[in-house]
Amino acid sequence: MNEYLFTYICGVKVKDQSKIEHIYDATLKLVKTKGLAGITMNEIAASAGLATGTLYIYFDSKEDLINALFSTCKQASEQICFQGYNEGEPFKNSFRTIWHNLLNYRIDNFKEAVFMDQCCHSPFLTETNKELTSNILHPLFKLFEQGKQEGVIKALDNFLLITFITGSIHEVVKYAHSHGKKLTGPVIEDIFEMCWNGIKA
Amino acid sequence: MNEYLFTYICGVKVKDQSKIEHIYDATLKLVKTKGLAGITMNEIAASAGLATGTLYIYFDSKEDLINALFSTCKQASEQICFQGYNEGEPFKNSFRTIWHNLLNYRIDNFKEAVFMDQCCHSPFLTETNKELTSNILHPLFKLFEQGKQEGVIKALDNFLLITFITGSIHEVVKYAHSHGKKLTGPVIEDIFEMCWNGIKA
Amino acid sequence: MNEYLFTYICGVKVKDQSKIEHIYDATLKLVKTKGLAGITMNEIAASAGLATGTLYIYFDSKEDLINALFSTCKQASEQICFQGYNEGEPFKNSFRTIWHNLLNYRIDNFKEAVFMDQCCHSPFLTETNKELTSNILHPLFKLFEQGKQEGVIKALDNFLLITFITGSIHEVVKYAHSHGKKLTGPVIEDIFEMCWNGIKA
Amino acid sequence: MNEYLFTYICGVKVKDQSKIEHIYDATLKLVKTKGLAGITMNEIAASAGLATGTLYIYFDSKEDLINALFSTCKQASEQICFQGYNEGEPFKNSFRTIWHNLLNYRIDNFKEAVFMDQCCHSPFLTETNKELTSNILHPLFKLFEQGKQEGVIKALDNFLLITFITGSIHEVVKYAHSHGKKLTGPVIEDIFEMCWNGIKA
DNA sequence: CATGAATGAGTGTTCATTCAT
DNA sequence: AATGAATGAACACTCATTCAT
Repeated sequence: MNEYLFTYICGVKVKDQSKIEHIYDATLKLVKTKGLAGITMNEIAASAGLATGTLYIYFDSKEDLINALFSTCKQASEQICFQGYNEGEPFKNSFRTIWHNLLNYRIDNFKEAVFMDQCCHSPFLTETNKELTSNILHPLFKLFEQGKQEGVIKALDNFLLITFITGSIHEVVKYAHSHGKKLTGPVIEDIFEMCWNGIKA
Repeated sequence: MNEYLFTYICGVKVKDQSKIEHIYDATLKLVKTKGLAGITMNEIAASAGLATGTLYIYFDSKEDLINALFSTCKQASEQICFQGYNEGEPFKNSFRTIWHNLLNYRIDNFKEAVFMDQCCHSPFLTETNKELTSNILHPLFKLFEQGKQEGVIKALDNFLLITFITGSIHEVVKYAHSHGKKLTGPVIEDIFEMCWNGIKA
Repeated sequence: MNEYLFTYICGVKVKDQSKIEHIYDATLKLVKTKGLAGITMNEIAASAGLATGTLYIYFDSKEDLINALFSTCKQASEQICFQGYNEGEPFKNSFRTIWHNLLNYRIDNFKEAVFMDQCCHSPFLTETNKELTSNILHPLFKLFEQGKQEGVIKALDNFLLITFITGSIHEVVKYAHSHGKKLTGPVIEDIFEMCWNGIKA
Repeated sequence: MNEYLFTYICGVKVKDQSKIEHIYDATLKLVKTKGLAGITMNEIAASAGLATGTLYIYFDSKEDLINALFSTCKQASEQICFQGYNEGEPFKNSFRTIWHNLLNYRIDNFKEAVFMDQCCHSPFLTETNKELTSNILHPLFKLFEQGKQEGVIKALDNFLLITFITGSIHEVVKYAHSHGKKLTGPVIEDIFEMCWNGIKA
């Protein structure tokens, strides 16, 4: 069992998926450090342990690379967001599950979060990709409708409820990260309480 | 008292404050549209109605311009934040005042907000300027301590309370802006209620 | 009287037409030596005594530079072609004038001729510019019609007559140039005789 | 006699002549379309139905490939030029034969002609190969000497006579090709007459 | 002070060539 | 021999910065 099993299949050379991961990792690490404005393709290649030209085997351009990474991150975050969520359950159960997913994604994937935030006002992101952003909110809309029907949360516009929740999560994690604070279980429970009290009927 | 007092001193023409405003405006407009990654000194000059070289009379470098603008924005936002705030008042009064200041600043100075957000992960911003960010929080810390002593808010770490509040404000305004929603008085009151319920004891 | 009269007019800086000439000269010289396939923008700039970036003040791209030069050459060659030509004269007089113009243009502007030949099968030349080529032939068509009406030349398709003439001129000059042969007056008269005998009735 | 005689010798696979033909064909087709300046080794390989690396089994470098193809084309054109030519015959017979050979080669092998023309001012062609060009002219020189001794053609320098003939042939075919005109028997006879009248005593 | 053409180091990208399989 | 992903030098082009006027 060696790595060549993945590089050569039936004697035919094959593009290397692990290289894409390396490129993504390198990009995320660099964007976190220097910002989207400060990264070069040369740096990404070097940081991924590749030659400059190799980048262009996997991505047509810098724009292409950034959009592909953005799309990958968005989809991953969306998937994680709804992990363990079952439509049938009472609102607060579901809300708690998803709330923790949102928080944990931001904690565990801070680099991704920074990258996605930076992308939103960048000249690189395509319109298609910018629209992707709102898809994630659709299922959340449905959940909050349920909550309102159950009468457990305030009868406010979904966008208010959702941005209230996500905004506070994002900011807390950002602050904790940049000030080296660790978010422990009890602290997380405190934050959840604030969010819940904010929206509950 | 006219502007020429500033333009000519002892018959010698000096730097023109109105040009700096034009440069700042042009920069903010461009950053909002194309992101910090996408702007050039030529574009800024053209958009400000100046020659490229003129920019360098007012700012030593691109980095210098961005840092000066960041600093200006930060100070303005800080000042606005505490408008109408008197230390002697009960917590909720003060909180309401400052909360509305924070929200209104974000609404009225959306370009500035986008610019400052973008700066935080950019290769341009100096360490000194990055630290500036936390200064604004100091008086807020004091206010929240007062609230806790009054027993009207939760006895949580200030950073949790503050980021909870600012995060939700930022996100709501961002969303409203990008989706063309207007935040009217009653809606603003709803958001305030969520924030207040989130932190109140 | 110094060069600055041309660089600054009424205190306003002005793009320098002489730089364009230098760029054109450098390009023609390099294309003659190394072929259109072998030239770089860096080389052109260096050979024109300019920085790389300066090239892009005058031309948007390599393609743009080549097309502008092609168009300039084509127009110059066309103008020279009909120098001293008056429509009223008998065919042979006019033909002799134009024939010598065509030959002399090729001799005096060999670099231009090589450049234009190379352009015709290049990925750089725009369709518009490729069409330019045939414009030069229009007035020649008219002249050959006159010759046929006078009954002094063969009643053949104009394209046969014209390509016969230009083809032989081009090839003779090319050969003379590449083999270091000088085309003197008597030799030129011999070539003219061959051309004339070829087409005369 | 089958191709495998060439493909396997003593059980060892050797270079495949048919691949070389495919490479040559692909190169000629691409040069005609995009010019010598616009082709890449990747494109040639793809167009020849090969992997990039395979090209380098048959040719050491791009320069090598182009020179080998140039040499092949030159030799083929030379051979075709003298097809059916017997030294003993009277000049005009021989001239007519060779003239038609030259014309037909250009018509039937237009891609080759374009390629060779492009090569002459390219950075790829070696000096040796550039000299090859003149070899073809040697037997022609001899023929024109014969014509002058017979007194049927003008007593001019051979280079004038030859370039006059080849130049007009090349240009006519080029024009016919690029304007989609077909050169039929009678038209060809007209062109021959022009050439003959041009050089005849 | 104001100008904007000029600069050249530095970008994104290409492509001839190599090499492990 | 054949493959095609990998390489990195070299390319077209950009842009922060300078400087003569």
